[in-house]
Amino acid sequence: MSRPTMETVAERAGVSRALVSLVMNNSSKVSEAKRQAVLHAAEQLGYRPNLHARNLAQARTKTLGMIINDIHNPFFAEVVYGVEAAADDYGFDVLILNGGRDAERERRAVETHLQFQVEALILVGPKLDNDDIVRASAVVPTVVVASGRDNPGADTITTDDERGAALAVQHLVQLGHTDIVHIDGAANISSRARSHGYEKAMRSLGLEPRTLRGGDDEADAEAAIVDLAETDSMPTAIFAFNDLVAAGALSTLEAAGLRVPDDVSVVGYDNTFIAELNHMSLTTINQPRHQMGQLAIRTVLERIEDDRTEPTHIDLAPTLSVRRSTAPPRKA
Amino acid sequence: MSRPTMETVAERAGVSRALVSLVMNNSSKVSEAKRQAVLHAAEQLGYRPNLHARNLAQARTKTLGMIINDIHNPFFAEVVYGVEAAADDYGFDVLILNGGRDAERERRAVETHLQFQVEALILVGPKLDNDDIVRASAVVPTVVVASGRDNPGADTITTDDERGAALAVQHLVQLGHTDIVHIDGAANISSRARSHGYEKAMRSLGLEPRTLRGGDDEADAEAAIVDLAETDSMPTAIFAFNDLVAAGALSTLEAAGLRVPDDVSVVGYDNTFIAELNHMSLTTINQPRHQMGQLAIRTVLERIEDDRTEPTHIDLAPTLSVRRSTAPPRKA
DNA sequence: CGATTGCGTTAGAGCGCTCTAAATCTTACG
DNA sequence: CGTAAGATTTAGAGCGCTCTAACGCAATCG
Repeated sequence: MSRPTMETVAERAGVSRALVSLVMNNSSKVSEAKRQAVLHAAEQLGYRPNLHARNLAQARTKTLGMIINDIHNPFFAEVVYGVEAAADDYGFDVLILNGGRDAERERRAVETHLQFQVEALILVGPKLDNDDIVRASAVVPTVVVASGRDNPGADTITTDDERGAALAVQHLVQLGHTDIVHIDGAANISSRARSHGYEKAMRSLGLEPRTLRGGDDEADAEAAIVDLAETDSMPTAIFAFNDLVAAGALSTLEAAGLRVPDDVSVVGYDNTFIAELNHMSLTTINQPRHQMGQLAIRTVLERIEDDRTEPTHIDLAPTLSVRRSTAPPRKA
Repeated sequence: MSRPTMETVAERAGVSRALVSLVMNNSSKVSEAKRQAVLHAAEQLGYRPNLHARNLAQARTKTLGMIINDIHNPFFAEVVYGVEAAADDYGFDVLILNGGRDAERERRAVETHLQFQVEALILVGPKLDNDDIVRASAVVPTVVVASGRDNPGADTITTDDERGAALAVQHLVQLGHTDIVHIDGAANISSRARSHGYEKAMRSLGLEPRTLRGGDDEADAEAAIVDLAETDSMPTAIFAFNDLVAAGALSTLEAAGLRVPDDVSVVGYDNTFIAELNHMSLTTINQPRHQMGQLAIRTVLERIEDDRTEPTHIDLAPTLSVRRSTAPPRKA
């Protein structure tokens, strides 16, 4: 037997369908007696409003669509928590779709969300290219979190990667390091800004930058470290693209018989919980992920509710988290 | 201006609304000419079918609702990948809601999913109690992944935690250990089975079990280790409730001046990517997460499509992943 | 006491789509 | 050339809900 509808409830409570609708929406103009009757009937029948019907009947859905680059990556999870908390405050439901590190999948996810008539799109670290994002934001308000600061159509919430990299360099220099190598993020979207920040900071301090190719994973650090070891050009400090690359560096250094931080200091990026693990204890650059999620919601709601139209770009300040993977260089 | 509807497309293409519907559903009984005309009109207008309208008109939604305990936990992420891959094969959309480690939030998430008329519920490591789950499965087919093997109403996909614990013990004993301590998962849902498996395995090998209270987080291991150190009763091996607890144990042991695996061997559980990090290199028990996700979908589809009614319980075999945190005990 | 006000309630249209049944158009055949 | 069979196309009802406009009724007022 199929699920009860408003009609069923109305019949049982001896009122009209419209009245049931009013009760379900907590209308104030319903007599207490009828309200109780309806509530009781609904309870008995196990009635549950059909959101599709509601969304069809109403102009709006009060639903937001979020797509995250990769559920696997703990970095994004915290953004999600921020988004959910804020959305909850404003009474919006958030539907999550997993991008799975794949642009094509993300494209399909956007399509699915649009078909669900979401009122806005929140893209967390998207793999989509600018054109895709522009196209999406032409249909529905769109905010991009954690990448693509220069996107034309969409709002963006980012942190200043250049500044983050500079913080890492400054920290190391203050400890006394002068020979600092950067292992970059290869094709990764934030890689350019971080490398650039590193190089700029080094030069401004009169030091010579050295950037090696890395990636976004611990496996990607190995080649770079091995190369440094073999060419006998090991620096006293390494600034890695992110915490995973840093973790990879840690392992490979250890395998090469070098101790961290005694022989080499290592700095990561993202302040994921891996960096926090006591056993890793990685000095790293923190991004206020929770706050970024919240800002994403606020930004996008400004478009929905106050129909703002010019794009907003919020760029937050990263901070340094010092742990035990960095120390002054050993006296030569 | 509001979004184009089928009506709009029909007008533009000079056909009826019904014909547009047929084209959108790839019906074979549409002439090629009209199909092209419709497709072209849709393209031009940027038409996108309204899923709410479709779901309302059709009996079914082809949508599944998944609730994950905590997006933050990498263990669940892989289950999600399995679920998504399988759902995709069968043409189902999967909506993800985050439980956020909170039973109340999960309860609301179930409600949201039901209102969205999902055809089935996939609960990954739920915090809900049995009653909630029974209640949900009375409304819609429900499968529980990774916990609650004994749930009456729902289908379950689990791994044999008792056996997993036994694998850990056997591995350690084979290496020559006899003094093996277990740090448990406290109130955690799988804790009982793992502890029980540990104790049974120990006894069957003629060894005395020693279980200490742990938790589900790295912080929770500390007290136990400190206690062992202070009472001068440090074993030669430790079997932890999960990888995070094991990671905590690693740190605390190190802080106490003990080396792993030279002084103490450590075994974790779950084979999360933390265990894989070279720097951690944790021997651990693997659960086939991806497969569990796939089985969840298959199981639940049997109910939807072949309307099976008796509950299914699938219990998979865990396996041992040996890494560098275990070694023979130092000769006394 | 009839008219006015306002609260609580309801009828009925409409949201965008699918689906059944019926209409229309082709094509083929006697 | 008429017609049956088959291939396409369409009208129209209905999915469960919201929303506007109108209705009934009791309280209020001159």
